[in-house]
Amino acid sequence: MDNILSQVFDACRLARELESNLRRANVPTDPHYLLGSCKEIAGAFNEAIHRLLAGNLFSYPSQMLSGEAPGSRLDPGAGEGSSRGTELIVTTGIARRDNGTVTRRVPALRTGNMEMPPDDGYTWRKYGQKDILNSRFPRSYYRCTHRSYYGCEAKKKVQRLDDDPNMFEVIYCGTHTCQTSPTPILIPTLVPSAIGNNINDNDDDGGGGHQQGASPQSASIQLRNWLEGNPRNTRTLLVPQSGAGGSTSRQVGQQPGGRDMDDSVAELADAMFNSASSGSSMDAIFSPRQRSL
DNA sequence: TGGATTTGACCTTC
DNA sequence: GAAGGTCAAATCCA
Repeated sequence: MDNILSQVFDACRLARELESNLRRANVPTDPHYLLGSCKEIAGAFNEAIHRLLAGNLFSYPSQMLSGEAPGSRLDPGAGEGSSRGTELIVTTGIARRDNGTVTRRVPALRTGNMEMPPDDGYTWRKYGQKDILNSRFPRSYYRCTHRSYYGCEAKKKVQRLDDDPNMFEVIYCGTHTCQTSPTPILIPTLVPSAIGNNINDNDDDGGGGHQQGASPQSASIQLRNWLEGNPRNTRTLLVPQSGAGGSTSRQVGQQPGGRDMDDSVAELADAMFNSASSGSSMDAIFSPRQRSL
């Protein structure tokens, strides 16, 4: 365990060094510098994650999983927590089913008098709400905001649990193809050869990964995925802190192991890619010509 | 004014 | 026919 902590501390140190350098007067804005530094930091965190996973440190209380048959596949990311800012978001259960849906239970996020499911890092648009038989609370239906741009078919259903109103059950359906195109646009230097092979590896099911063909893709999203070490599975979702909550969340990739980055790195990524999150910002991301492709 | 949400109606499946 | 899922017009909001 000491070895793992040492690895984590080392990654944190690298992040602080980068942050320190960026705050100096002679800010090195060169993308290659940022790329190299971020890659080093992400690699350090990845190493820590791999060691943690190798140590089989995770367990899953069965009562936290919904509808999961014994012996079925579980995601190692379950039970992870993340701390960004002052708020700790803890996801308590995830279950993957063979039909491509992922069911996850997350605690309600309190913002004022409202309670809502925490931001899961994707940008969703609500398209329906339905009262469900024998359920006290209605079910809300969301689809990926980027559907119109990428044909992303990812959807989710959110419903508050009858027996525990403080918990939401979130059922994810489909794959976020808006994150998996291999064609970077904004940052030409961030082609896979520049940032490693991970950028193409986040389509693990072969189902909808590259079905968009040459559809446009935000390089910032891809770099963000890579920065946050999401090499294999875009459907393994951390639930990061939600600022204002709601469905207008920011795009944050996630690692299969389920983790949060050092705040310094996350903030750096936020600063670099904050405009990539919503449809309304797409004009800033894609030129009209690019968008028409 | 454009994007997101709400909500009643419609469609699909069992 | 009932229930879940989706559509789309109306409405809200920044």
